[in-house]
Amino acid sequence: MSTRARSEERRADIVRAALEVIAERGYRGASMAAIAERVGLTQQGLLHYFPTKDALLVAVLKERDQWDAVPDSPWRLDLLAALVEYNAMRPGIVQTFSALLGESVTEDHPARGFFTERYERVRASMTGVLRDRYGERLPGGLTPERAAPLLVAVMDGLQYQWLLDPEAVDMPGAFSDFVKLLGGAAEAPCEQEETAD
Amino acid sequence: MSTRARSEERRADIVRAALEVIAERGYRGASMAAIAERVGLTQQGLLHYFPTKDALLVAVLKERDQWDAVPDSPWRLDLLAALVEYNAMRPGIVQTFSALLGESVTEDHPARGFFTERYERVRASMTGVLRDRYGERLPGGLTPERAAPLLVAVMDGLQYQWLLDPEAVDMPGAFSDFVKLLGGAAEAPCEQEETAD
DNA sequence: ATTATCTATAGATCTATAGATAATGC
DNA sequence: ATTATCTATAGATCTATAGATAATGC
Repeated sequence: MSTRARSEERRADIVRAALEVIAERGYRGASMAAIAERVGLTQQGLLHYFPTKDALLVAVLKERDQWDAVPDSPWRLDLLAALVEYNAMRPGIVQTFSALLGESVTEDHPARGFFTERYERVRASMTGVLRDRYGERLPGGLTPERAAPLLVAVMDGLQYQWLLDPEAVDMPGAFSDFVKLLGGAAEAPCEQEETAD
Repeated sequence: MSTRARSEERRADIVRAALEVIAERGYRGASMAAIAERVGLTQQGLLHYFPTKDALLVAVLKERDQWDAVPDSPWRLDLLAALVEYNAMRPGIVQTFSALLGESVTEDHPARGFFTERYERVRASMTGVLRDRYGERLPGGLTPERAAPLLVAVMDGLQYQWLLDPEAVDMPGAFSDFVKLLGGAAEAPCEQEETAD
């Protein structure tokens, strides 16, 4: 194998290790030494591949296919639900994402710009998904533009509840409840459904 | 003024300063020295009031009225919406909360237990609010138990989007959209609302 | 006496630089 | 030559302890 290829592999290993350590300790709490140790290097050996900690974070964030798992162009609502189910099987990556998102709202955090832009992009993408499916007005009455931030908020918010207590929260089930809600009432939509109040 | 009262005041000042610094840097990134400086003490002076960093975090978390702003027993849905509006006026406290929540999902984080318990409590509380309002079945078709985690997820998720880009996200508006969604479709619920697809 | 603070400092980390040494690939 | 690593180490921090000093309150 060429040195080039070997080097690329090493870098990929390091990024993987960084994802793990960030999941465990957050970015600020993740030391270069801990990441290095996980790939069997000294801290200085790691710096050969990523000359600063921020450079490593940039590489981690660029693996953003990780976050979204599927190319974000041709999404449909049912594929979104499938993504949430998939995420429920990989708590590690969800934890890395959630820890970074949480830190990113603090001042001068190196991932802040990344997340700000990502959310703008994701909201636009979700708006498109909803418009493709429902046109200019969802059955529940919202426009795609107004529903999109809610869709994103539900995904993120459920992740925190689920990470803190996986037994207590059925993340995919709850997400699918929400999608049904957007698509008009669940079972008995417009029958007389009187509830004692 | 008694020494006792003066001391209590000092402690309150320190907790306030800690809230600020945590908002700026997260808990792991918040140094005792930075918090001390903000109240005009040396780091060692601060340790006189809170002998360890964790002891200070405990005091911060105990100010939980801060997080919820209103006693959580007799909430109604419209008061929840008011709380979200109120939060939109105090980004600092929202940022402290969101930063701590994000960190708390990492391993061995000292706030993890606090948040796990808090969410259990808040979901139960929201379930009660929804049941009081709608009985066993919401207009959208969900039971209170299934709607509660969604309600909480929307609040938290919107906070992250809003903190990252306040201009781009109308947090109270989006939350109220969601509440309307739960309470049955917005304007034209069951008319024939055909959309070109 | 107790409370509030400070200086001094130990002992861990942490990031990053400097420079040596060995192996790899033209 | 370039690439991959290592040892040594500088220079910042960080939490926490020890112990001095001044002020406060019985």
